Amino acid sequence: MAKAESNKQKKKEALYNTAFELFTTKGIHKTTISDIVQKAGVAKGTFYLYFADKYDISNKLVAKKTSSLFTNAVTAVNQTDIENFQDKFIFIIDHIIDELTRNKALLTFISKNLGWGVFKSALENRIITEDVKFYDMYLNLLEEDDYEYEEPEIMLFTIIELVGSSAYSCILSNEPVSIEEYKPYLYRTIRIILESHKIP
Amino acid sequence: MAKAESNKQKKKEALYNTAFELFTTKGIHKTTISDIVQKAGVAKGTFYLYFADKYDISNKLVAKKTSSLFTNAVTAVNQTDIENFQDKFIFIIDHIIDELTRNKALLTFISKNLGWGVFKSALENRIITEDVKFYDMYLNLLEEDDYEYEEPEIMLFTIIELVGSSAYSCILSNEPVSIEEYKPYLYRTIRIILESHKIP
Amino acid sequence: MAKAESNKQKKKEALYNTAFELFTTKGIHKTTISDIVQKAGVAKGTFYLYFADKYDISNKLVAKKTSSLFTNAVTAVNQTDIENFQDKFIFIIDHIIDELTRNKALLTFISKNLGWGVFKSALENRIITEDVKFYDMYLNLLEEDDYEYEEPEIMLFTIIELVGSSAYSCILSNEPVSIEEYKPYLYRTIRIILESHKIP
Amino acid sequence: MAKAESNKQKKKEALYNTAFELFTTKGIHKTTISDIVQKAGVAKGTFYLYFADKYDISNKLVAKKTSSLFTNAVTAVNQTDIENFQDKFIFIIDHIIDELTRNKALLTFISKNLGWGVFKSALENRIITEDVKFYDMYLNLLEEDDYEYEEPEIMLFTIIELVGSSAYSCILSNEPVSIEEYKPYLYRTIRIILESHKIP
DNA sequence: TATGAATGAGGGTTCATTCAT
DNA sequence: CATGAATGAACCCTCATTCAT
Repeated sequence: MAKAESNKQKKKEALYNTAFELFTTKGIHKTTISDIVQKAGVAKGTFYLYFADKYDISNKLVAKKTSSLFTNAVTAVNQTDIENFQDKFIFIIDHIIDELTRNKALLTFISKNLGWGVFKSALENRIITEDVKFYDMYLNLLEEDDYEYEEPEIMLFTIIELVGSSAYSCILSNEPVSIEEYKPYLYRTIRIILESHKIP
Repeated sequence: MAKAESNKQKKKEALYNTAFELFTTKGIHKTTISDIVQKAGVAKGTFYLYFADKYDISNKLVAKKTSSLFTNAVTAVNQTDIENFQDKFIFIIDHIIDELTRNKALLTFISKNLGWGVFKSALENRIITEDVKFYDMYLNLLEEDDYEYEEPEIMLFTIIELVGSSAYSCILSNEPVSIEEYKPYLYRTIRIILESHKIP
Repeated sequence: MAKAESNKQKKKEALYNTAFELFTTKGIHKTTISDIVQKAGVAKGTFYLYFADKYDISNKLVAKKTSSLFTNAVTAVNQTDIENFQDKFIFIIDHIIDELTRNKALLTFISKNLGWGVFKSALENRIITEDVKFYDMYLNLLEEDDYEYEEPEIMLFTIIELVGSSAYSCILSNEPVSIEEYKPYLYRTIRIILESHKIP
Repeated sequence: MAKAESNKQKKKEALYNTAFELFTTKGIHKTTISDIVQKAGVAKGTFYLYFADKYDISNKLVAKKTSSLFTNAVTAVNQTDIENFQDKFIFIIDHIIDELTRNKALLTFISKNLGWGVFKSALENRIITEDVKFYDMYLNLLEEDDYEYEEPEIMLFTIIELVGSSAYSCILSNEPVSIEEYKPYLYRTIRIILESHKIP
């Protein structure tokens, strides 16, 4: 029956939300399953109906959150009339950085997971039910551009690692400068990296 | 008495070594204090004579290991007759990457701690008893160069974050390519970042 | 409606069969009700429609299995033309031992329950719907014999305990010898016990 | 230091005694580790200092108790001036039965473990620090006798299984008769079993 | 009848920390 | 200084049982 099914989803969602909140405030290791279920208002056993353990729900959360981060950015860029490849690319990066700046808990949580590993799996698997394949989209954008680029994967890797790592520091600790102050340098660096991969 | 003192140091050193070995093999959270003291051959109580808890010894280990990583690189570059700033800079990066490639456990351990936070404290405090101040040295090198650079701190930050993050992925998982394959691209990118900060 | 009734019986039978299989493979204490219902393909609640708990179904299974063990043996002896009391008695014992040898899981399950307690209740109640009363049959056989025996109950008790206990060890662990090797000694011992109870 | 050592043994002994008491009153499965440590007056962790789990302490208890059961019987027979093999044998059986009759909890606990498995290991290993090897002693007694016996191991096995199994029923449930009533029949049966193994 | 999601008490186990020796 | 037995709070996880559908 639909009622039971929706109730089921409601509990699962409550567990997701509570776990995310606790993981981002207390940290994963200091968060206990008892904490989660108590705050979510369900019984302990219910947790184990849906998740194997604390790390299971954590991994699923990272996947969910990262997926929507990228999906939102792509959706946004498609609603603009930006034509140029480099501009689109910078727009997506900027969109993600802004979302992480507004949502520091999210940044802390997926933190350095926003590295190549997660990105790679995001571009190969359709996370959850999202249907955007980022890497495909990235390659399409490249092809549409007037220029050719050598080693597109290495180029993307270099930029993703640079952005992920530096944004973490600037957003969370304003070190060495705030993210707003850093952005001009970051985007300039990204552009010259892109340029350096152009095949003349 | 010197003998007692050395015996004391021996136990402390045994704890450091064992903790490092266990942290890098089992991970910090799965390593217990019982594990450490048992493998180190000292009593449980002895651990608490030297360290407050597991995280205390872990932090001290990160500082120790990171410090010698940089010290070794600087010592090595000073034994060469490289004159040029950019070449010295690349040499230091290369030296650190090679050491981390040989010692993957060390890389895993200090892993993403090799970000700006640790680096910053390394350039402001003399870690342990090491007397090289990296940032001072970096500024000196810059001044000796024929060119002037805008925002030296942001420039350094950008490069350190890029190197730390990408080396982690290439060395530990060969993704997207091995570190040896990646080096040419990495060093080319570093050079253009340096160039882009040059004041004409 | 007959169909509903048979469906009901089918579920109950599925629970019996699955429980027996799990009890004999994993042991009673490591078998959970979840295990049983899952493997039987019925819902958790359904279990409680037919049985009070795990021990209820276990007891009913022991009774069922023991009952058919004896019933089969008696049916078999009646199909032979053995006339003599002692020979009939040995035949029944032998038949039971052979069935337990072929079906070690059954032996493990009813194991030492095949002692006087279960036997006694088997001879006083008609287990389930079986209509053979073993003790009555035993007494009838005795009366038909040419000799009289003192204390028939103690005699039967002694033999049942000896057989149950020694067969368990020989069949399941071949200790101190296999059941086939032990049989000659066992049957010789049974015969002299019978002889020793004869009233001259 | 001796003080700490004796304190250690005191806690271990308290755990043994409490566990035995609870196992024999509530049964093993209904006894929890919490029950044991609470009644023994030690902390939960202390239990795990000495035993792996509930079944570990249970097995060690069975071994301890069974060992002293046999040791006591042998000690007692050696203090008599009984010469004859069969009489010594019956005396030992009788001594054990009497001890189990006085200590029904012990009988329940080691219950059907008093079968060949335990007995066999008792005759091959010196349980704990007891130095009587029952099987050796049994063989010695046999040799001292005026007669020779075929298959001494099977003979012993037959008797041990018969005694263990029937005594359990008679002592604990007086079924089919009390142990005192049963003894004459039991000992008569034992004697004819012994006789039947004599080589003429 | 039949279901199976939800429950939550309570089990086993771990381990950082203490302190008498 | 060094020890390591003892502690016990706190954790994870199980699973028999219920009850709304």
